[in-house]
Amino acid sequence: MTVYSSSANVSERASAAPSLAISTVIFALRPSESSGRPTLWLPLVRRIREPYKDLWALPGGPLTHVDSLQDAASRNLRETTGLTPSYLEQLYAFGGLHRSPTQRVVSIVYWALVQPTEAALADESENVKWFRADKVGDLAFDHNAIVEYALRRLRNKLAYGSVAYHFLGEYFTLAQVREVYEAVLDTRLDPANFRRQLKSTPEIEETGEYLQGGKHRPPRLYRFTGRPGLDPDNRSTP
Amino acid sequence: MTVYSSSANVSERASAAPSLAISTVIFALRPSESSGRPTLWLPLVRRIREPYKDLWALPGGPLTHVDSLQDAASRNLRETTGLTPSYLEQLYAFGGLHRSPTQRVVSIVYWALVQPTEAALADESENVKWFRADKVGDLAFDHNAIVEYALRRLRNKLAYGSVAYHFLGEYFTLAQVREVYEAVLDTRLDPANFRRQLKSTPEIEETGEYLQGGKHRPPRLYRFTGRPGLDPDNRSTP
DNA sequence: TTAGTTATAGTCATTTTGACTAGAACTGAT
DNA sequence: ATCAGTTCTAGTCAAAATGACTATAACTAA
Repeated sequence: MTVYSSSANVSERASAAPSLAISTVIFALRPSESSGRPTLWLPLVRRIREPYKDLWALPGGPLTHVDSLQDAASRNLRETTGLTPSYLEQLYAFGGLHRSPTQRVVSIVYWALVQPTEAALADESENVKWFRADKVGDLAFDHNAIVEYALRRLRNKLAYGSVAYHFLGEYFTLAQVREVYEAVLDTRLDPANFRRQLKSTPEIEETGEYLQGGKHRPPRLYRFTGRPGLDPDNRSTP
Repeated sequence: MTVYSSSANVSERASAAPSLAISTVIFALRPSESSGRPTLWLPLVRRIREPYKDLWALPGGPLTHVDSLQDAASRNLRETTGLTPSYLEQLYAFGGLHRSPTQRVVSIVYWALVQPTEAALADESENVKWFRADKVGDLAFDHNAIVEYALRRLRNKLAYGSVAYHFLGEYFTLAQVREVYEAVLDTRLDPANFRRQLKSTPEIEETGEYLQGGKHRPPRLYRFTGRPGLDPDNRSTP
């Protein structure tokens, strides 16, 4: 906590640096209650103090002096939700003057992907709850805008980059990859054409194994080889 | 400036919030000395104090409490270089622990494009100088990494987005657009094929006018209609 | 054994891309 | 006035990518 000397006058105080916070938008796929198909969800935490007391908000906290930005995001993620992300990337720094009614706050926001297995055993409690990404309701601060932007970024990254695999485990079927695309982009894709595209990308490796236990013809399992990394300080699996 | 009371002990001091700074990577096209073809340049400022005294660095300064992040970038840009950008977008927040030897600094970095007319009449002095983007030498802090990342982002945005036109004036020829691509991506493109692509994008509008005064057949002038805007707080022409 | 379902390969027409040709329209030199 | 040089611009053609679709393989459940 910053401590001002008693001689600090008003103007010195007013020009003090804005406080810095870290928040994270965490995405995971979970089966929809209705259709059972995977859909996009994110965890939110309930605010237990003013401002915006009792409203839902993105997990976050102040930046501690011992952590780099990414470490801070990673730590905060773990401490508030118990999750370990398979992907973590900086989203944007939000620094509008009136984001918080009480003080000037600059939030550096990260976005993360977690695998369904992780997401399934995530802490859910009175104050931590998962919401469908398209139905989060009214959030605290400017967090609705942040979630919206994170969704845009996720969709964009999915269409170009190689981020889809971080929703899945090490081995996956091509149909599972297609389901990720369908859930995130909210479209239906032709299975045959989609599979042709994936098979032409060199980073997807055929394994000799097949997914057993399904109701129909057992699909072949694949593996993703290749790193995402575009960020300047990306360590890809934080 | 933050003032600490004499009673602030070491741990309080150590946990004080990191200071926040704004920097900008400014790109412009200028004719190469050798070939005369446009190439990518950026202005740097000489540091007049420690650390890294006398080394070149990105223009920047502390975040003042009256400005939003983008306003701060815009203001700083103008005050240090005299430039008015045609495009300004947040690049990344750099917050490694040891970016500055003297204190913990989090820098929110923007990148900007300015038109050649602007760049030509930019202040250049003892302490402000333009460098070729691929030959900046050793810069202060982690600014080499930042410039590199900004270049990556510019190239990426150019390949997909609609950012090329911000290097040019309101009216331009298709060959000029091609020269932007060639300069930034450092390749040669087939004029006929490139032109076919541009003509198939609806945001490029044919005007009735032609660029006169050239040495050869006068090319038709075009106009770009359509806004870039992907950023959450983008005001596109700041 | 059969019906149902998903996995997977392949076909075919359309669109997009890359390499290239050729005429149009200007300037500057002869 | 003519011609050489250059860029602008439209067009051709084969190769590659895409979208819609068909057909067969391989499993489960009844």
